[in-house]
Amino acid sequence: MTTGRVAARRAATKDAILEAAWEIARSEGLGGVSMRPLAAALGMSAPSLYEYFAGKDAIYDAMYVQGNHALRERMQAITDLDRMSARESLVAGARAFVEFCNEDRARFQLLFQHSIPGWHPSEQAYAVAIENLELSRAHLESIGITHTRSLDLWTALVSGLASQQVANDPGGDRWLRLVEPAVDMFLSTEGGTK
Amino acid sequence: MTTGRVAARRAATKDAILEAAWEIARSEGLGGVSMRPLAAALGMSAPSLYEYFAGKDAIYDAMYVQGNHALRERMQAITDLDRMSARESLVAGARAFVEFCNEDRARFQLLFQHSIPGWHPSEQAYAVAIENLELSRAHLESIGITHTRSLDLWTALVSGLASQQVANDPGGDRWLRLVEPAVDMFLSTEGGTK
DNA sequence: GTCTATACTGTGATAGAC
DNA sequence: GTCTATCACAGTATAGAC
Repeated sequence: MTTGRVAARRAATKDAILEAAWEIARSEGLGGVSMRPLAAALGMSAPSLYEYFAGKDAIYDAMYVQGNHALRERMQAITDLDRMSARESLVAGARAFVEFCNEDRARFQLLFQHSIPGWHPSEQAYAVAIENLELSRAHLESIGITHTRSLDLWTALVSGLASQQVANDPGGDRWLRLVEPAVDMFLSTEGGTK
Repeated sequence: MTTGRVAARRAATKDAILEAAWEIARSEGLGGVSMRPLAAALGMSAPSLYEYFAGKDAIYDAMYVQGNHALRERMQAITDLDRMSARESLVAGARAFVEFCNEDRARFQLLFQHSIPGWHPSEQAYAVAIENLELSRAHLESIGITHTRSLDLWTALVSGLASQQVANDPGGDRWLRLVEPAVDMFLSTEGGTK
């Protein structure tokens, strides 16, 4: 990697494009990102965007990676997990996840609902999402929950809370408040110890 | 309502359009429904579609209503609910729902993920969905679960199972098999009786 | 009433001049 | 690298034949 002045400038422009794309996605909807207005927001012409991204799908792909990186940072920020009880760490993790989803509907749709017709994350982009999933698997393992069935039930429960929250009370806390009861319910049958 | 021969023919054509639209949605994806190929599949020209539907959104709207009607019929078909225990009826209801979602990804996306950019169900169409929700609320009420919190937790749990199943193991049973454990988990803290 | 023909606008993407 | 011009396709509107 040379990372000279040219490459740095190029990376800065790519970041600016993605930032503008997020802004449009939040105000117009995820599917409302179109190349010409996106370019106009940056004072450039639409074809110039293709100098930085191979196409619209590549832009979604980069946004997908950014979103997953943001999620990882958020989840890692609450990792005083070692000093917490199993229940406390599950509550903290689930709450952080639901809050993350609830902050930005467009981001939630891109990351978890694959809401763009015909678009799928590339293999490398998807790998970042898998890493995140692996982190939460490791978290559950650390508190003694290792069975695939238990992990699947946990992901269903947490993703269900998040999707209901985002879809039916965006920005509110109607399902966010259910994180604690949900964790207690989950632990009551998983027999969580520690 | 006259419902003469003309009106009947008209209704039959509308049904044919919707059927063709479902077929395209299942093979090309929900967002892959476009007017010209849709018309071609029926041996007509694209503008002719506008004789039957105000536009593409109106077609999605009618599909949304059809999907919700299908869901209602499915859920009502298993309503020997009175003769079941609370646990049995919850298992039957949740299993029927997850199976329904798992049968047709395009239908699931249309009904529950609002996956079409810029499209929202009309008020009348949404009312049909609300009726379905009301049916399951009544079901839970009949077995003594009345609190909003409990209902919200139930919808999160069941919709989470369905979305994980559809997204990560479409057509399979990885999360479908978790319906029974999920119901037991739910009842263990709701203290379901009867 | 229902169709075909045509055209307008917006989309993602490309070619080639500078 | 960035532009203008352009293409193929989308949804949609209108005109008018039958």
